[in-house]
Amino acid sequence: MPDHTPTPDTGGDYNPRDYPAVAVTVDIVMFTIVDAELKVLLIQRGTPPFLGQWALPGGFIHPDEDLADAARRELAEETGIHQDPGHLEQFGSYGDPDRDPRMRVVTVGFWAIVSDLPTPAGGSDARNAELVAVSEVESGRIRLAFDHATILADALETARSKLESTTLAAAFCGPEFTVSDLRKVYDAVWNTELDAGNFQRKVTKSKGFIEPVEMPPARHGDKGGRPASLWTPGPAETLSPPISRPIEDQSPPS
Amino acid sequence: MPDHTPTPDTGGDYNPRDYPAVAVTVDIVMFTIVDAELKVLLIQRGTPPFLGQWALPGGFIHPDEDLADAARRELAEETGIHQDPGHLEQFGSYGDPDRDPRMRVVTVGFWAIVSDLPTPAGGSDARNAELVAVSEVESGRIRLAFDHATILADALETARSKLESTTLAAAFCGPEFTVSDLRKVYDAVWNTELDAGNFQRKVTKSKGFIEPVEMPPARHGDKGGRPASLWTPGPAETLSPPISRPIEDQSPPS
DNA sequence: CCAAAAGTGTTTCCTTTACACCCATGC
DNA sequence: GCATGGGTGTAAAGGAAACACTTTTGG
Repeated sequence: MPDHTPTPDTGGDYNPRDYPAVAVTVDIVMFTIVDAELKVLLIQRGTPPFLGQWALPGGFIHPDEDLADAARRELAEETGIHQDPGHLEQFGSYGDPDRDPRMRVVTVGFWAIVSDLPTPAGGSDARNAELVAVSEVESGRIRLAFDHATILADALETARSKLESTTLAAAFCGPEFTVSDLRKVYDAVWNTELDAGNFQRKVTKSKGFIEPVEMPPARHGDKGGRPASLWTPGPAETLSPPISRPIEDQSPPS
Repeated sequence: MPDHTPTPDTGGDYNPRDYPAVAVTVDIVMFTIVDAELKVLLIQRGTPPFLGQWALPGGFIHPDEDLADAARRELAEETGIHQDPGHLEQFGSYGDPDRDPRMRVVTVGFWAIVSDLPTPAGGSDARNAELVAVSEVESGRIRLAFDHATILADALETARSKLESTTLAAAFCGPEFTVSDLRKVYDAVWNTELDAGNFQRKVTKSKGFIEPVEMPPARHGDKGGRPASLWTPGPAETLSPPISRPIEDQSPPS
């Protein structure tokens, strides 16, 4: 593409001075669910600017790696999570000239889903990586560095929307889960309380979403109740018909 | 973000050698509709590699402009279209290390909608910019340079999906249009033949999508028929409920 | 026994779909 | 008149929402 610009063409060879100095980074918005609450992985900055403030994990792309590979690598390097995410996908790029006060940085935002965080990532060698409730950021109680609040908001909307039309909700669960577990994923991401009965039908009738596990219905709840049967993710990636989130209550409180 | 990497922190100052040499470009997928057919604006390359082949318009971002500004500028510079697009939005970034044989280029893909192309962009000072039927590219009859076929395919899927849930279809029409015009937009983008009656109701009952023009119902068709009333785009940006595209016929021909 | 969670049935309502039908124009 | 496209009516089918009800466990 360089020769799309009005600058004279050099015939295939390019001098670095022909194009402006830009750095490209990836930033990762990694979601997981703990205790039926949606969490995002943040790190605490150890250097200025925004020293001490929360930020998304991320970093430079390397010369020979694709964007998604860079995201996977940075996620592992910065948070000590070496488990492969159940899902990793880009959702947008951010290139405001002033978004980083030090230099021109264009960043590509990725969002990821991880289930069953092995080490709860509370510190240890994971340098200050922590799972923070998304509500803490959405409510403004936690401020993020750079334009990371915008990036997180976009990732959230992407994730909420994707749960409607794809089977990605299952990526929040382990390899085996109950329909209740899956419903709690939707409730956590959407801030809803879906009807248990209707959800059961929708999800079990949707072909390829989840498949039954042939097993004695083991899992018991905490406080009694009929034991639920177990399911695993099915082969489908998209949901038709979709599971649509309830329209948000947009009437002002009386 | 630079100090997210394991490299030692330099305290706020950055040497260009600290990060790999990358160029950032934007590529634009500009859609319009001519004679009820979906077209995309392509340029013919005048330099190697891919000399003479079709490609998407695009180019380097400038030091002080946002990504969307760069897309607008490149669209104007490369195609002579100085009209503001009715819509311009990014849909993905592409950073495969080998996507440009000359150097590392990360490109941000934008898609745009333009209505009523003033000069049909057939040549003149617009250097070899042409409107090409999307079907020519989808069918493989036209090959695109670099990974532009992938980029175009992603833009197409984005556009097709956005027509379901947003009011963007109106951006393909002029300031005044008939319901039929709007339906032909959907038919062109989706390769469908929507039921005229049902479409009429859906679209006129959807609040904020289109609004009636108080005017003598002027527009006549070519071959007679009751004259249609005119409408303008309404204030809404999203459609609820959405206009869902029919499920694609996925049965093999007998 | 009761509480609690899993799962099914049922009723009501609304949307979608197909298609018949009328309306208003050019020829 | 006839053809053509604009717009409305209508009936059948399907899905969603609310909620009663049964099942199976823990205590």
